[in-house]
Amino acid sequence: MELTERKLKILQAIISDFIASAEPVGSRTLSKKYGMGISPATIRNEMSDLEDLGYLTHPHTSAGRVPSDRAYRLYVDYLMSKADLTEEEKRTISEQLASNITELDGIIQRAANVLSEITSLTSFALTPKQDANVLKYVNILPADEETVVIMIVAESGKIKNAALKLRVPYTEDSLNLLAKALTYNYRGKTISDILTMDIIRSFETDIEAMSRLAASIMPSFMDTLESMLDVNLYMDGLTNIFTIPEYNNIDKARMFLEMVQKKKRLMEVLVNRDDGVIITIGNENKADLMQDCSVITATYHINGKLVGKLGVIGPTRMNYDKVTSVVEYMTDNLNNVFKAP
Amino acid sequence: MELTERKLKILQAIISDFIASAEPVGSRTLSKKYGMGISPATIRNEMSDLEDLGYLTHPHTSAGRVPSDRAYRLYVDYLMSKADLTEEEKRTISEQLASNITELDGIIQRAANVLSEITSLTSFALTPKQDANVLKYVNILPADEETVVIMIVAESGKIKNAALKLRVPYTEDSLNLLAKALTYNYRGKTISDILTMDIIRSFETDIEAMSRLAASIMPSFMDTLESMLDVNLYMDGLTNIFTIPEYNNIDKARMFLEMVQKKKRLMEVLVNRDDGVIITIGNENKADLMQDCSVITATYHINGKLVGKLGVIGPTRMNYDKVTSVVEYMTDNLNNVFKAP
DNA sequence: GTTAGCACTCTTATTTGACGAGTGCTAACC
DNA sequence: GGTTAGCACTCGTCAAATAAGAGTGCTAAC
Repeated sequence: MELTERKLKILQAIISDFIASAEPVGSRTLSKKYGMGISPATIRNEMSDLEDLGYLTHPHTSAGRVPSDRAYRLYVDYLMSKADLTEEEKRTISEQLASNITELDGIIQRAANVLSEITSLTSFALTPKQDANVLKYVNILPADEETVVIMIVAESGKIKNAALKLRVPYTEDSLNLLAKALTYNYRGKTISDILTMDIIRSFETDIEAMSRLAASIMPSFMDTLESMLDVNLYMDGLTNIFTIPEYNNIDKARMFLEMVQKKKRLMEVLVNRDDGVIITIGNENKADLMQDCSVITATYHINGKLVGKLGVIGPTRMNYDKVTSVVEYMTDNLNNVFKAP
Repeated sequence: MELTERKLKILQAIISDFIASAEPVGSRTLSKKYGMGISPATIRNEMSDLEDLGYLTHPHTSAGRVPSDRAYRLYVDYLMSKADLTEEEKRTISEQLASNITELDGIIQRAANVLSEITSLTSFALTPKQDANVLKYVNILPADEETVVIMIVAESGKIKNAALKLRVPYTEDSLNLLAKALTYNYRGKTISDILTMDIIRSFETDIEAMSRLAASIMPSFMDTLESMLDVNLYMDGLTNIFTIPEYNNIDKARMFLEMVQKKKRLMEVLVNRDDGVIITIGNENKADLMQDCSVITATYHINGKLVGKLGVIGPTRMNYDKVTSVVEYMTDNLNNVFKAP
């Protein structure tokens, strides 16, 4: 059986209607609403064919038809047209993302916020993976008699520090020396690379006199270094799922919320998605709990390099065209905000 | 009418039973379950009295009785006995709070996590208010040709830094001088105090030669200083609300979740509570949305000074004795973890 | 003061029937 | 051969009716 022009037209009408109404759509409504000069009976025959082809399903015998995941896939690949954002939406996005550029995390968090507001879905935004981040220099400063502060600066401008109580005696000079040595040794290397080196050992041999001081500082140094790689996940619009008919029973809502609260698990899923605008629909999602959801993600870049992600998660019945446009528009904006001068 | 011994006993039984079952309790169950050598009819009379006194209410004529907010108040003030924690609970708490002491926020976050696990309620934990925090020293370091890093260290050990792009030329010496001057001027003053001073002006006059450099650095310095006062609110166990019968309809659950998602508002409420273990029940809460909830908070101390809070929020029908014990035990533990050596 | 008995109230669960939406099939139509 | 009208049938939903159960409040007796 073939997917004729008319079948496609009917399928598109069903998908549009279902996305808007969340109700199974019947042959009569279809014929009336989308006056396509064709009787309900004919439409029924076509719908029956579409069901055989796997594009439609049937909640029960006497209900209208509902698009399958496969239908949504066809829709986003071929049928869907790009939705334009309203001027107001564009303005909101630019305004929220513009402001002081100093605080990366703040902007990403706001991005998640705006995204959930505009789409009425649950949104998320990941701060960039910093794998390629290169160490610039290390400072070690005395804070008080027994506390020192380790400060690591990366080429990207990212700065992390940690306070550390020392049990070994030290002088300001020795700290300085150690910091200089660390900087000399690791400047220009990526942080991931440094983490894989056997750093403590190499230090014990290199600077014999200070090995005890180094030994007590290195673990904390490594921790701090590692934390520079951390990716943060911001979410917003969690309670938006209550406005979605699919989730208006308590168990489903609960399942959804419990799923998105498992941030670690979610982060894994998101980090491993390809770059660019990616749409996964229902059973295309590998995670069990996401089989009823669709996820749309897009990537943004910082100085054309470090890559972060943002997107939404919602029911398979979502406004793919609108949401895709919004997500794209937002990443474009972020790319501009973070563009190297 | 007086609150006789017997009335109290009945009231206590009703409260205990209702806390455990969430069902209105009737005279017959009461007489059978809590064999108090007294017939249901007598109990009915007493219950009627208790209702007149405002301790019980009636969902409808032919339902059992339900404790009022007033009854809970009486219960927590006079009737309740302390519940002991199981050994396992104690162990879990110590383990979770012990580990490396370096990261304050991490410990507080874990505290919220453990608290929600043990109580099966929604928990929160506030990092300490840092009002009394005293500035220790300021460092200003060059990061690259046009970027400097401002680093502020407080007596408490808290460290904050900010990167700043400078448009004014500078040397390492001038930065050092400025940092020293700032340290000299403000060391020993509380951060809140410094924030209220007219700091830029005073600098322009004091160190004439560096006024332009100072002028471009001060705003960022102030911002960073201000961010040191920020209190963080961590929450956990949000989805626990779904296990509570009172919230098993979608609208109530939604209202609750929307309330606790308004972090700013919630933070205000929590910050303004008195120190020590505080229990507010139902209508004792000022916030509209909390009229159906009870909130239990306790304060913990760092080095016997800075004060943070943790606690739970749940239905008025909660296990006051158990939750109070847990909250107390946890703050005791935190106090120890953070005790000055 | 305490208790048994009983009528009454109210909620909840279950049943029933009516209704509407929608399908699938058949036969007629163009 | 594709299209359409007609009709029987299915299924879910809603509302009303019914029954059962829990619990109270009152009265009168102990």
